[in-house]
Amino acid sequence: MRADARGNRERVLRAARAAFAQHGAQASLNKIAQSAGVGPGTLYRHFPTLGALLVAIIGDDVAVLCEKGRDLLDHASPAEALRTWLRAVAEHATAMRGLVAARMAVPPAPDADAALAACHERIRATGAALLERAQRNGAVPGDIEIGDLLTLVNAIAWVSEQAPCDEYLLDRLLALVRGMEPSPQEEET
Amino acid sequence: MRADARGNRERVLRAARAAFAQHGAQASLNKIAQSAGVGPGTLYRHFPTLGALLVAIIGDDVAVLCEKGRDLLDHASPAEALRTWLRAVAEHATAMRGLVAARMAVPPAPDADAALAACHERIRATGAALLERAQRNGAVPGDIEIGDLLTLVNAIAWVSEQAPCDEYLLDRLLALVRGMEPSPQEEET
DNA sequence: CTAGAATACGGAGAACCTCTCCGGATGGCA
DNA sequence: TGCCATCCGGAGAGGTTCTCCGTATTCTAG
Repeated sequence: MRADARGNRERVLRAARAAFAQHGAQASLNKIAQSAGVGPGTLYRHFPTLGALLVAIIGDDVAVLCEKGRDLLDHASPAEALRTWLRAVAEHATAMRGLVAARMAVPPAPDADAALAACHERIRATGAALLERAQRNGAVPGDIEIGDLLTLVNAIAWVSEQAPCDEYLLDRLLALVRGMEPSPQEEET
Repeated sequence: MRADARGNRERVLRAARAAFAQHGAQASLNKIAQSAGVGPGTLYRHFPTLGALLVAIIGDDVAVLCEKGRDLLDHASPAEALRTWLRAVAEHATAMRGLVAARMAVPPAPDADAALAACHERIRATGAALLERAQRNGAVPGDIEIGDLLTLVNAIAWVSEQAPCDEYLLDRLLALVRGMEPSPQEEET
């Protein structure tokens, strides 16, 4: 890859991250290209699909979430560690204002699928470790499956974005999930 | 309202229902108008906003769901009645392929807001009756609030649409909600 | 340092979308 | 039947996504 190409790719990614954070996933790709100082053709050459762009952006965040998950494996309370991590996942999804939702909604994304699947798998592995620990501890029912749990958390994050005026909605909805209710001592204090 | 206007309104609604069922909420309004045999201007005169069109379509379904909810108030098991009804709500949302999601996502919808709020209120009242009965019965935790529960069910319905290949996802996600786990006798049979 | 080949850029433009506007057709009423 | 309020339809403005290809730039080899 030529040096100028790499530079343009970086600039597009920076512009896209800013635009998505501001306007959500329906930010105009044209304007992203414009604010990155490149032509539309350049943007589409680097990222043929909205999905490809999203995955490229999300990749970094996934690494952060996985590291946070590894740290939480040492937490004293397995159940609270799981809850904390899932909340971080939801918050990340919310911070990107529909990015995660769009990532799941984009149907074709033919060439981005491999990278997207890798993201999913890394998140899943991290969550599986946390969930298993909490289940061994008996704090979370054993019939819960990590894939479904993550899907549900994504759904909660998505719907929480729709009502940005209600800032506690995310926590209330997370508390409605089996195994995610706040522990008794937290409730009483 | 003139007779031809009424007729056109009906035809637009029919075409819109078909288009939404097929392409989801991102169906082209232009093509809806075209397939209804009217010009774009006519469509926008009757329904100034995507939200207005959605609410007009959803209105009927809300009535059906409310009636179903009233019937379920006589069900022997309050918990199962609530579960059944919430599943019907989710299935209705799913059948409309993103319609309900779009209804929540459309931000302005200035004149449709009254009708939309009425829909929400009717659903909420029906759900509140079912939930309260189940809570008095002790089958569902008392701290659950009907508004949050419906929001969560909508989120689950939305995310289930994203993975149409997994037909059991909806049920698995619903089972992850507190108070919605299948009753023991169902599990063991 | 230079010349040639490979590579990447960028903007014009096609095809689509939403939404508006207004001249003209049409239904209902006297 | 004739008139007027009402409603229709489509042209068009302004936005979007995505493509194509002549041109400019970078790298490499001599």
